[in-house]
This record gives sequence, structure tokens and C-alpha cells, in this order.
Amino acid sequence: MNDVDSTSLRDLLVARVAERELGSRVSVCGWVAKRREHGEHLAFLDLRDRSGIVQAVVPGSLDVRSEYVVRVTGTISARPEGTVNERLVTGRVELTDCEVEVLSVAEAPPFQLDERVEVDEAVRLKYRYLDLRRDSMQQNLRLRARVNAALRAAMDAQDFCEVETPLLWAPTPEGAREFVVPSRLHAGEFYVLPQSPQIAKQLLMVGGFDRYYQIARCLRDEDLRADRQFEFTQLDIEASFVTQDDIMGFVSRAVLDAAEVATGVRPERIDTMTWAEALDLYGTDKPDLRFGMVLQDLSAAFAATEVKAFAAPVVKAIRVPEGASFTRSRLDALTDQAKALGAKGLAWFRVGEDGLDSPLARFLTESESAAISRVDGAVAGDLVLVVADEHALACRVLGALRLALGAPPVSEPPYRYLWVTEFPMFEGLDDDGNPIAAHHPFTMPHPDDLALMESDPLRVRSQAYDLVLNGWELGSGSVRIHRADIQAQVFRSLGISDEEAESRFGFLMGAFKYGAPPHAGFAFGVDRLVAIFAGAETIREVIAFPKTQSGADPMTGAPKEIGARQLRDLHLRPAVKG
RNA sequence: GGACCUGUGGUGCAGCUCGGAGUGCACGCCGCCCUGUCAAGGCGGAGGUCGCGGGUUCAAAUCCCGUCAGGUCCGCCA
Repeated sequence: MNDVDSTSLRDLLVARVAERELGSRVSVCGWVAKRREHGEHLAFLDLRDRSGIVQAVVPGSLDVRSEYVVRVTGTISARPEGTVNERLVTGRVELTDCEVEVLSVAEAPPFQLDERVEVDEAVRLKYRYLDLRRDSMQQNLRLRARVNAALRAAMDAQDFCEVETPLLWAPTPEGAREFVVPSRLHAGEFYVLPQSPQIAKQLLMVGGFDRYYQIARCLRDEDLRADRQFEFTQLDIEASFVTQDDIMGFVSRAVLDAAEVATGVRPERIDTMTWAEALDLYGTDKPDLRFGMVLQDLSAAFAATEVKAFAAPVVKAIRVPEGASFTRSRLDALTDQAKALGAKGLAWFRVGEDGLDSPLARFLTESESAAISRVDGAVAGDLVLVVADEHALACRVLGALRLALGAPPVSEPPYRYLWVTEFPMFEGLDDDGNPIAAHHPFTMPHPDDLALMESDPLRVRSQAYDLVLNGWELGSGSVRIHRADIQAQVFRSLGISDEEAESRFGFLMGAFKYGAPPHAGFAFGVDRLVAIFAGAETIREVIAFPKTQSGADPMTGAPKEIGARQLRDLHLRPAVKG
């Protein structure tokens, strides 16, 4: 017995029973998946462990119920002629002359564990420990473990050093809302849980760890979504004496290795696109490249239009294949959706054999009509949707409609990886007229655009880059500012005073005075990557104990009130619920 | 903060438009029968505040209002 899974109680996992010599007497342990009794002389017991199911034959009645924990000792035997079950890995054999030892009795579970029917997620989460016994959760969490191992191996192979950074950190009021931890020893003062190890890893660069990584838990007190939980896991990396291309190379290696481990196929490439191209062609900074419906620019054709609805800086369109059959109410719903996204309206054109069908069709000139009919190679039976507005708005609205009308489920192959580069440094102006940082304020501007920092900040590109998979943002990174003069210039652009910068980031700026190497980094979400590999539509399917959308845990009841004693220790007074 | 969807024995559904007795289906559960089943089979049985509260009505699972829970999305996530 040299099976790695053998223990004092069991010899092997059930899935390996078929690999052993017939006639061997072995013990296996697990849960009763099913009992089938045939009178007082014969009963079958399907025994489940994490590897699968094996059938045990008992020559008599059997006093066990579903989910009892048992140890079965039996003889590995070939199944009789005609009783082979090809649907089981172990279906050619069975355990005979079994002794069944009950290790633990069990009540009937609140839902069936055989996955023949979908079970409401709230019920699954309340009894997550039972849900975890189900095959899909076993597969998902084991897939996740393999991905983690592949990521570690890839970073180790690239000579990165894993360093753990603190969970109790100082408040840095910027970006995502932080989870706050009251201090017992310092009345009225607080730690926060890190939204990411961002500052810590930059300090590690100053500290001479020129290649750092960590599979790091990050916490953000923001509303939850299918792809967002309060706490999530990132592969966090940072390196010194590197460029953007170096970092993209390190990350690509890790992601491709993980993809190969998870799917069995190494992706051929990761495409690259600038942020401006992404917005222009897909109306988003995280394009889903698995399908077409690319945004077309009709501005030139409508430059001199008489139609008021199209008198705008930009006219853009998408083609919806076979969309001409959409009902009027569906088109109205699309228009409402466009308006909800900020558009003044949505123009639709059914493409027919004899021209366009639309309330607006009769107002168009022949050349305008022709331009719409040609969008994206439109043919009769298609629908063309047109938005005329400011460039960014027109792009974003059509990008959202494109996804709503064409996007497959995120985990549906193929897997299309994409680097998006040259993000803008700033996104719009705040109420005081100061530019708003698109990333954190330590992001290095594009060297070609440094001169624009004062004169035209909104045109400044940054050295920031995102990794996208099937329309989900996997992660982002940037080259960091390591020079005090550039950092001061960025803070000035953002309207952050010297005093403010000192109080928020003083320890980082202080560290940079003592010799900061040029450095850059990246972080990407392991939950999202594994969810896509697992074929799941939400990251909850690859997290052992996730929260609901309202941030609650139906199993533990968290969040909960705490006792008067604990409150006193923490110098807190409970809020009155209202 | 907002929009939309869902809530019916333990589980998954149907019933809701168009109000008329908790009606139905599948799985599970309990009991009995069954010596080759594996989505076992046969017979019998238990199990419900139709999420909760209010309103309309002679009458509400069904219509209306509110509320709670779950989900998807917008805002938010530097």
C-alpha cells in the first residue's frame, strides 16, 4: 500500500479501486450517496468520497441512510456480465462481501447533493458545508488550487520572491471604501484592511526585493456583484528595473501557465490594443473579442446632416445581425436602455431588400442612407443602431448595447486574452476643475505626454495597462512614479497639496527619498480567472464561503452585533439601527 | 442610492393574465414489498402561515400598497 491517499482508516480513494488487482481486500471511507435495497438478501451502497463513487454490494439488508459516514471493507470484484455501469469510473468493478462500519450518522440533507436539479443559492450558502460535497464545488475548488499552484510555480520560476504584507494597515482615504478595524490599545483609532498591497509592495521595491509576488487577499467595502466580493484574491506582483513590457511578460507567463494547467491548452497569444482603440471599436476598456458587432464611425457621412438627431460631434453605429425582426417594444426597450446610459436617444434602422425601415429613414439623404446600409457589411434582415453624441458617450452606449445583444456567457470558449495599454492619466474633471486620477496617483505618465501635464492634462496617457479575458477585467498594473519631481507634478495636477500628500502618503514619499528604483507592477483577480476556467458565471462558485449580494453570510449569520464587553474594549458605541 | 427579476410542503417547478376550498407534477423523506440495481422498481404515507404586513373583495397564492430576503444590472469598485 503506497497510495498517497491511504490513511490508517482507508487504503485508497474510491476512484482508484478499479486500478487495483481484482480480489484485493480494501477499505474505503466516505459518505453514503445512495442505498438500493433488494429485499433481505441484497443491497447496494454507492459510496462517495472526493474522487467519485464506487458501488458496494452487501449480502443482506443495510441500516444506513443518505450521507451517513461509513467505512466499507470489501473485495474488489469484476461486475457480473451485463451489470457494468459505463457512467462510473469505477463501473466495471464493485466491492463485494462488504462489511460496513458506520462512523457517523446523518439527517437527510436539506437539498439533494446529486446535482440533478439546481438548488437556490441562498439555500446552498446556508448549508455550504453540504454544498461543498457536491461534485461541481469539489471540482471548482480543486481547479482553483491547481491554478494557484501554477501561478506560484510561474512566479518562482521567474525568480520572484513571495512576501506576505500586513492585513492591518493604515487608512489611506482614496479609492475604494476600506473595511475599518477599531484599535483596542489606541482608543478612537483605527486600522484598515488593505484594498490591495499597493503601497506595501512599492516599499518592498525600496527595500531591495526587486521581484515580489504574493497571492494576496484584498478587501473592499463596495457593493457586490457577480464578479465582485468584499474579499477577493489577487496575484500581486511588483518588480524593479523594468519596463511595462517586462511586467506584461511576467504576467503573461503566469496567466498562460495557469490557463494551460486549467484547460489543457496553452493559449496561442495575448492580443494587445490601446485604450483609445478599445473605446473606439468596442465602446469599453475591457473588450470582449469573442464576437464582432464592432462599432463603426459614420461621422464623416453625417458631417453635413440636416437631421437634428444626428447633429453631434460623433455618429457611431453597430450592426445587429438578424435584428430586423425585433419587435417595436424590444426596440423601445433598447432605446430606454440607451437613454439610461446617458444617450439622448437611439436611432434604429431595419435593413430590408428595398432599403431602410425606420421612423427616421425618410429624413435621410441618399448618401446617409447608403452609409447606414453598409455598416459592418449589413445585409437584409439586419438591424443598425445609431447613436450621435460626444465621442466617449456614443462609444460607451453602443458598447453596452453590443454586449447586451451579442455577448455569450463569460466562461464560454474561446478564451480571448487582451492587454489594453495606454490608459489615460485622468478621467474628466472634478467639481473644483481638477483632473480625476484614472488609476492611483503613483502611476507614471507616458513619457511622450509629460509636456501636456499642465497644458492639457486630459490628453495625457499613462503607463497603465489592463489584462482582459472575455470582457472581464482580470487585473491592472502600471509603471510607478519613482521620481519626486514627477510625483509632485502629478499631485499638483490632481489638486493635492503638499500637506495633504504628506499626511496621506508621507511614509511612501519618505521612503522614496532614500533611493527608489524604477519599478512597475500588476495585480490580477484569481477568483475571476478561475471562475471563467470553471465555466461559472459568478466568482461565488469558486469561493468556499462567499457572501450574498448584501454582504451577508447565510451560514454564520455575519455580520452580527457584538457584546457590550467587546464594544467597551474597542471604545465603540453601537449605532442605533434605523 | 436606483432599476428589473424571483419568493408556493425538505428541493425544483406548475398554478397567478382572467380572484372561487392548499390544486398538480418531479425529486427527496418515512413505512412495507422486492436477490443485480445504479435517475432501481412496486404499494402506501407524512409533510404547507403560498416570504411577511396591510388593503380591495362576499371571497386573495392570484389584484393593489408596503416590507424583508435572494439574484442581475446602474451608481460605486483611484
